[in-house]
Amino acid sequence: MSGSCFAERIGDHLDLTEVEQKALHRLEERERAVKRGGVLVRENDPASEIFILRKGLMMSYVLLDDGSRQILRFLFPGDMVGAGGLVYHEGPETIVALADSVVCPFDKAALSTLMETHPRLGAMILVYAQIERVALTDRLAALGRTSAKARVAALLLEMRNRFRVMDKTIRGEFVLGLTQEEIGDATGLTAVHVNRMLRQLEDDKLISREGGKVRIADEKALTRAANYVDRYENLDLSWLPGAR
Amino acid sequence: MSGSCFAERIGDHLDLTEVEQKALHRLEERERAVKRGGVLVRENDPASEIFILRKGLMMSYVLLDDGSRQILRFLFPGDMVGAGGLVYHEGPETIVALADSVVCPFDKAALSTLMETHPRLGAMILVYAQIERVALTDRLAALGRTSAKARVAALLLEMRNRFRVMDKTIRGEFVLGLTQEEIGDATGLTAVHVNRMLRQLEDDKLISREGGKVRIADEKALTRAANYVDRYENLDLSWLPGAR
DNA sequence: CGCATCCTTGAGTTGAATCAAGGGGTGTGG
DNA sequence: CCACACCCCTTGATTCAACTCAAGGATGCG
Repeated sequence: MSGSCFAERIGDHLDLTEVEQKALHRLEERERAVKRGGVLVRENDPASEIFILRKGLMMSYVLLDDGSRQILRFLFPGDMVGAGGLVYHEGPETIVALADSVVCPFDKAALSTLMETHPRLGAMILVYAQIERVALTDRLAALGRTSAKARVAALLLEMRNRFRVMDKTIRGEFVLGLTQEEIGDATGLTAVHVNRMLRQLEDDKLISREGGKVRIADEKALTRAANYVDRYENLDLSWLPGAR
Repeated sequence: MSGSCFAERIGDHLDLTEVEQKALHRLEERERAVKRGGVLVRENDPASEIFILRKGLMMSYVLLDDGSRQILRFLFPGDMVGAGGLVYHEGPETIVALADSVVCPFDKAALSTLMETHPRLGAMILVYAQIERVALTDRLAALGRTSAKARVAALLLEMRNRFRVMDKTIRGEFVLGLTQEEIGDATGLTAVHVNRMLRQLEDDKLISREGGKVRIADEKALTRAANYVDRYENLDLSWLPGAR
């Protein structure tokens, strides 16, 4: 087992030196368990820590005045969690566990030190921030300009792809692990309408469902319906500084 | 006149050393003019350069299959432009000038060097990436969960605040400089409906309009209607590494 | 077994889109 | 210097995608 989840993630793209590995390991010295449903950071609470998600599944969301919820992002092992809090005194979003999870907390100063001593790792953190930014713009375009069906289709594809990073054996079929209400809050729809869209996708033979499992039956057609691009692919990292 | 627009922006938060100023100046050695309507980067074209916007106003957007457009962001002097292209071979979004503009292009390697030699500046670039990320999540929540009126109100407030960073004299009244179609493409609405929402805001005495100028008549009420937070305020930068 | 949570489907409503028509300003070429 | 074209704004009428409300059904848990 590797010392660092984040190192493993970065390692997909880069050959890390031993010193770098050790530096990343230091970010994950401490561990904290979060039970399913547990809150890691609450919106508008002081945010002095950042986390690496080591195990489990989490999500971040904001609540609006009228009580409605917008899910911003689902978080997978190796993701940096709560980075929004990096630049503010209070966390801009709530982070909760969707499954029993383990996170590694570290404080802002540790990140600062890392960037000072390992510019290449600092650059990689910037890279991930950009990937997430672009993924967010994709979702923005989806909410602003695409149909309910397309948004649900895109969510299914994204979740499948992100699960697959951890478990290479996943192909068409996977456990989504979200309620239809959660899908709705992520896609800007109501739970009822999500249900209808799933049914439509099923009737159109793009997916099939049974017992909590979703199977992507016609990936080409689904991708076309979804307008989906995997932003974790085809990176250009040729410009990164050398290792230190 | 300062040597660097970006340095000026950062200087609002930080006392830059002379070496740092010089390093930032180097990013803006070259200049390129872009006429109103001119395209700086086209989606899916090779993206080897990044830019600092020095003068003018630009926007970034994506086009969907059905020809509809989602405006992702408006860009103001001092903003880093095209950073999405940093991590991909092709630009993920199109960038065009809304007014005659001047940008300073530099390549990815220059950013890499900057991060290596000036970790604090690298950290500031990460800070701005995070600010934009959080601002994007605000807009995501707006598109997913708020009414047309709230979205238009939020856009007006955001544009006013960002113009004000450059021109401190701006208070309630300012030139928006966007067509209603552009407002619609930014907020996920049609131009027709944007028009109706502007009229409503006017009828409700939250704003007034004449001759291309918008006046925010009741800022409190507009902010309440918009659910808007200025993400460029109240930063926590206490954790930044020391200058080099 | 009983309660809670989630899923499903139907019926009716509504916020925003679409379709349509006209008005005002501006730039340009005859 | 006028006339035409173009672009943008405005408003009304109609349509439609997604929401709300409502009622059951399935599943799982204490």
